[in-house]
Amino acid sequence: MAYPFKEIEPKWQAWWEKQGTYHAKDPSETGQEKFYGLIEFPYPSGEGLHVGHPRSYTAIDIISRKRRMQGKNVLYPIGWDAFGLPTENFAIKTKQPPAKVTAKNVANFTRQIKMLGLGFDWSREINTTDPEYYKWTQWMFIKFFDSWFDEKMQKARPMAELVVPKEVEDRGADAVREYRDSKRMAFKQKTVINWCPKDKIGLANEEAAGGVCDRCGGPVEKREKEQWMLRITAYAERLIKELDQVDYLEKIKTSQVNWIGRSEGALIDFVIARNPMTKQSTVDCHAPSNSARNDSVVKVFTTRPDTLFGATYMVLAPEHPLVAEWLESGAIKNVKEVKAYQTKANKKSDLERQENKEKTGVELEGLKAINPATKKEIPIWIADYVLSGYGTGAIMAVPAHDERDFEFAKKFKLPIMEVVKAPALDKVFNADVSVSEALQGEFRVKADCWVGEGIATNSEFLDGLETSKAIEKMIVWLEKEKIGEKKVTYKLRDWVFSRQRYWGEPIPMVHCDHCGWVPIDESELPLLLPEVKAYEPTDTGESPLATIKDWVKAKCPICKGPARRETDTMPNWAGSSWYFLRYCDPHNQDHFASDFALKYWMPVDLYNGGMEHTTLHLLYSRFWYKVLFDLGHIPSSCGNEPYKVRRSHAMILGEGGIKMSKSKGNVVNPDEMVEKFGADVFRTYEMFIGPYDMDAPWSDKDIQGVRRFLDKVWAVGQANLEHQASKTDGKTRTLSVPGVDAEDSQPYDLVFHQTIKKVGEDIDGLHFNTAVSQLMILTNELQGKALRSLDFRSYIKMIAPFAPHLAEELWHQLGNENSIHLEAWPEYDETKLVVESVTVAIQVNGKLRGEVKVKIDSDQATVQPAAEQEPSVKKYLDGQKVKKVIYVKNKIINFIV
RNA sequence: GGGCCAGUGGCGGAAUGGUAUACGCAACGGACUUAAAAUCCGUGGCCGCAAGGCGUGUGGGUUCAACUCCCACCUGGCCCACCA
Repeated sequence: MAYPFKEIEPKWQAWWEKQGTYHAKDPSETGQEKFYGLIEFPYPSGEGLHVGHPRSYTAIDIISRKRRMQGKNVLYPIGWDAFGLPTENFAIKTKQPPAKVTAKNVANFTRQIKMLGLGFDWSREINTTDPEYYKWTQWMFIKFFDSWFDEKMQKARPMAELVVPKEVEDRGADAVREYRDSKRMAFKQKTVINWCPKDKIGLANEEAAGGVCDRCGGPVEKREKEQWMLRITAYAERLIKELDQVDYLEKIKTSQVNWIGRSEGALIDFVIARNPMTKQSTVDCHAPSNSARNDSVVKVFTTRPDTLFGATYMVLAPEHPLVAEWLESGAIKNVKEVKAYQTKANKKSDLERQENKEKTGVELEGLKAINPATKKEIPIWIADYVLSGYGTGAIMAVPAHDERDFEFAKKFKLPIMEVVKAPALDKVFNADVSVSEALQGEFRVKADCWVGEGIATNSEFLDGLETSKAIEKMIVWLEKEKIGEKKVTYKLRDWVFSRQRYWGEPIPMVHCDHCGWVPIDESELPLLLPEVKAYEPTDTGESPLATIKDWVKAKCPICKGPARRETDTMPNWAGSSWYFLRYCDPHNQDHFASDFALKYWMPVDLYNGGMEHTTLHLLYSRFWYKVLFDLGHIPSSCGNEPYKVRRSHAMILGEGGIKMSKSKGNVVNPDEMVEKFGADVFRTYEMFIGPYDMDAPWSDKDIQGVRRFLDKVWAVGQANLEHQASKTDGKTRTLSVPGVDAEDSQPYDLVFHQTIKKVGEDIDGLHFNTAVSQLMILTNELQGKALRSLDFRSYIKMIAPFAPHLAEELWHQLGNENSIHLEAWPEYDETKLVVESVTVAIQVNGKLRGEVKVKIDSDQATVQPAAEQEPSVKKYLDGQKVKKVIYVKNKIINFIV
């Protein structure tokens, strides 16, 4: 009997909407506990819904439905992350306003999501491009601008609480402003940015990973630009440490930690000598420290300060500010060569750097650095294998102990000194002998000699624990001598927050010649995104907003003098960094959400999203939340992490296991699937397709199996409805099964209660595929059987989260008027799970030889004789001496002969 | 180069250290039908007539017992990548 989804599904979708079945209850009107389930709100692209979207939406829908049936007040909201490039690019191409494109896409997505019967609370729908929404994004930006990071307290605090040091104050108003600006959580900085020449847009490091534009896939260049930045690096430590408080998949935590990239080491000062005494860095252990010649210091970061003795040269990133300084002061002799190299390195995209890892570099002639441990003069080079953005942008090169340095040294014939014999280092420090003494004594340093390839990584010194001990001692020594200090660095960089594009939130700042950057008055929010004639980005690197003269012209909120609006917009990540807060109280006019609502709903109980967002969105939104939390905009009872649990879904691949793509022509359209099979089959199939956290290929054949399954459920439902009716009207129906007495135990009882147990546990554990298979097993068992009326109700309830329309229909046919989705989730009866007998497997020497049916919980004394008598076993035991018998109750008995 | 994950029938996939292959797909045999589709019943790891043997990527190890735990490796996928 086929399940008539075409009539049934639209009917109930309309009814749920009218009834508000899935609306979260106002916390002031209920004493219920809350459950906040969240999926990453979609970007409404022109492509429409991908079959991958419903996989996670349905999964969290199922959990939300179960929680609701378990008595929770459920918040399962939906909205649109609608600012951003694809829409803007499409708008440019088709010459339409992006807002219009967005509205169209949202309408299409809404239609598609609604046809799937997902239990979203549409009364809380939000849209990041809605001024009522981005008003608060802008408001939050102002809060970022108006706060600073207190290192001691490890938290953001309002600007008003920043104490300006006396000596700064003495230097006047400009100095104070500069000081304050240097501390802000949102600040403007000239940075080398990743520039995509095709999209004409600055990209965050995260969006330019691999030297390739995240948007268009083209190569990325470097450009210098003043950009708004958010000081996420200040939170690096907390973003790692506070992961302790949350339940994320371990791999998610790992990738966050790796992305932040914490490393411990030391900052070491290298004094720079001009007019060096020696051309060659030959051994000169007692080079006089003539401070008159030493006019600057280069700080390097290293994780291996213990190898300092082996530092035979130094390398700066080509962009290192000191290089420019030295060029200007004439300290560098080979100016032409150095400048040429700088230009070349600057033009090179990250992609080219990656493809060609051949080391290049130029020595800075006329300068030497002094190795603070050996006191020897060492050459200074610039090379693009040193990155300006990490550490100090300068390294001490230890070719004997670092592969990259080794390669470089080999190529440019630089000295390689191996630091050997860790025990000697112990002696040096314990005996308190001077370093130069150590050099001549046990501490052997091979100077100016070539060592064979491979030795760099095979040194005894690198083995075992000695390294970490040596590092510790070295740092103690550096700090004592005041030439270095312990230092922690991170790969994480500050968040580039400006985009030179149209379709984003305007940054609510104006620039005044007198007062500098000033936020607009909060009463002027939202600062509306004005309409422009052309959305194309300009070649000058300015946003199209810059072309609207009237809009750019503004008044300084402080001095009322003429000012100029910021014309850059915010990145796509802005709106998605806090949307889960707005869901708590989406219609609030006075605040982004009331404390009352936040206290009730936050934190999110279950957040699901793709692995592709674990390093960007997840990190950004945790950071954003922490800043708001620190500033007191989120009640402290919510805790300082926004998401209690984070899980990830995997992809649905095309048939054959390759990624779906238009070019491959293997894209499955949800519209067609729902048209053909209905929403319930589609949902249930996506849950059955495989383990939730693993990629799984779509199969047009397999979905048929799920259709058959729901047809069977429908048939069981219809048969039992007739049976229930016959009890009332006394007519004989198609069922040949006798009436069911509520007191009698039924042949289906065991499987039935096993199913209640397993389905419940599997939903909670996100094992949807095995939950569906268990429902299949039960449904097969129930073929042609009449159920107790209570069991029939429980059966429909178990189906309800997976196939909500079908279940609702059966429920109403049964004479109920309320929604099944508001009914209580069934509970299993422990006593019904007890079986009387079990089959015990019999092994001889670990090989399966037979089985025997025995009463449950039989002891060895009962089972062993029975097992020995089994004919299939007996022949293996006859004439053998049984050495040992292992018996595992209700499972197995193993004879060792 | 680094990190993470996976490898089980023809296919998607099940298995708290205890009878490997549940559930589904495809296949095959049968029923129903004028016929097909749909539906229903049945069969099924591999070799072998059988007894039996062999089987969860490969090789070791721990154990009475390993898909499961440990070590080494192979293959595939994803992410990151000159991060000092």
